[in-house]
Amino acid sequence: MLLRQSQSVEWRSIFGSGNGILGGDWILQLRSSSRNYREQKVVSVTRKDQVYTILRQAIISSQLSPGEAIRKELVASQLGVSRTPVSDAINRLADEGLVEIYPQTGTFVARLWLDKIETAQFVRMALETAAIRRTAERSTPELLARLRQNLERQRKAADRLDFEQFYELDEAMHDMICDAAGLAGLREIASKERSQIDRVRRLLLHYETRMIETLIEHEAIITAIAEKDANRAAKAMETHISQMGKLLLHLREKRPELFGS
Amino acid sequence: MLLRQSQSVEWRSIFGSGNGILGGDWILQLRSSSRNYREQKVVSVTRKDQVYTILRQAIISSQLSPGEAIRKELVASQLGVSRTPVSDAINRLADEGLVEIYPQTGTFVARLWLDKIETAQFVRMALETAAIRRTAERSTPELLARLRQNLERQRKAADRLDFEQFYELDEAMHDMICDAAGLAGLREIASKERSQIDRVRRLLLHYETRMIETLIEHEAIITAIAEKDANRAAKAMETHISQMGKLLLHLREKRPELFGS
DNA sequence: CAATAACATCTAACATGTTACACGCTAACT
DNA sequence: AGTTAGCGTGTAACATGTTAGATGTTATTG
Repeated sequence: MLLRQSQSVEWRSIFGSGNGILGGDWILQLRSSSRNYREQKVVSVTRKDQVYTILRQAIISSQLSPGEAIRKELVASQLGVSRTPVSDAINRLADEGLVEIYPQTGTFVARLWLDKIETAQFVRMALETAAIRRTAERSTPELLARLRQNLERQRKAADRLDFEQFYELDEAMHDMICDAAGLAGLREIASKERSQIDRVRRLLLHYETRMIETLIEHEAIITAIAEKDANRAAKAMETHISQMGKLLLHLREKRPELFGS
Repeated sequence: MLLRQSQSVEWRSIFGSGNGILGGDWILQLRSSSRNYREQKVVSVTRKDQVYTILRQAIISSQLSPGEAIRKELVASQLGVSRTPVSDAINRLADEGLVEIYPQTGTFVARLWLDKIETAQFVRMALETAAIRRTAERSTPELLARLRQNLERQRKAADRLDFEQFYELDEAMHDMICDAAGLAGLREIASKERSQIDRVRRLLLHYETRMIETLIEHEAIITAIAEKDANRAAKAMETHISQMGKLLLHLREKRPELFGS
């Protein structure tokens, strides 16, 4: 791969190093044929959707680091598709705030901007506390059973210090609560607005030492839902979410290079 | 323009009738050159951005009706651009829920779905009540002056039954309150999540007979902000936003064809 | 005559070619 | 030495060609 001599390290893409972070022989599958598309609400999985999913995952999981260049052409060839679906996917990621596109210049994994994270945190707080109120009011035994099962698995994951697993269960729990509010598409909106936060949380995983505290907070949330106490549930959620802020400053000290100006 | 005999009226695009709703001689301007793009946070205005703005405006203002087909190629030729920026703009609108894309079939202005509107209403409520709490706490004389000036203009618009102007001032007021919360990018998020609601409100404009009531509600909101009373401000905003729900059912009776299944 | 298979047609999805322009570099000029 | 103008390069933006598939229609078959 040719690099201009003048390019700073920031410009170099790891897509160029070796066989690439996205792995080897990707052959993206197109959806199989089916009639009556418009009537059934089939979720069409096009190539751009698949590219989007792959890149989003790579960014949130920090396989691609903030500030790193994304070379569309390389991504395209690595995934075995043309530039078009890659561009489409990247446009969507730009809307979501996960990449920064500089016209005629380049595309970069978005750096972390404190002000944007603050906004995302605010939005998350507003949405999830509002959602849990509804959920608490309409909670069912089935929901509680699933929440408690999830909590139990969290406990086990915490016992064996399995950060990744714990993180996934945590996410799943928040999704459950969101879904249980009974509002179509709310989870998708919440999850989209949460992507900035998720990225930070992933980076924090290995500094994370408060799984026990988190477990207790989760327990309080579930108890409040069980008692159908909307106010207490909202309060518990608020307490839980606000913990993030403190950890964030910690990350900024440890890894300043991930942050924007 | 050639139409297949079998095409139902739903499929016919008004882009095909006469010189088109988007008007005559559009020549989309590209941004002029400027150095240091990445440092300054200049908002780049590309063609796809312009197409996006034009189409979004057309949809929200109901120049394009729900369910109507959007013919990319016609839009492209009417705007004097190629299909690419049009596709990009439409993808973005699809993310926003303003158009429905059926793969290999067609693109349509999104119909109104009660469940989606309900979700949008919920999100709007959550975000704007949370935002106004912050705004109330940090309100300044300058903000209050601008809000009161806006309110005064609302009063005048109401006097001369200028619905459009009233609507615009209303929107501007909500934007101001959102901005005053002091969170980067919050207005953009709120405005995006509000687009479904805005569309409904536009359609309701001509059935709207509650400008006086709206004015009173706005007054209550501003008063609460002036007193820096976060709880009362949030309550006033909640009351204000919840009025929408009732009007919505009214619209569904009057114009059922705009709604999805 | 109903069910179904083959076909025609139209459009989004995808591929690829081309252009404009942002940025780094360098050289000229003050 | 600091500033600016011009050039080279690489990328996103844009244009356009091609393909696949969803749907309506028609033909075919029982």
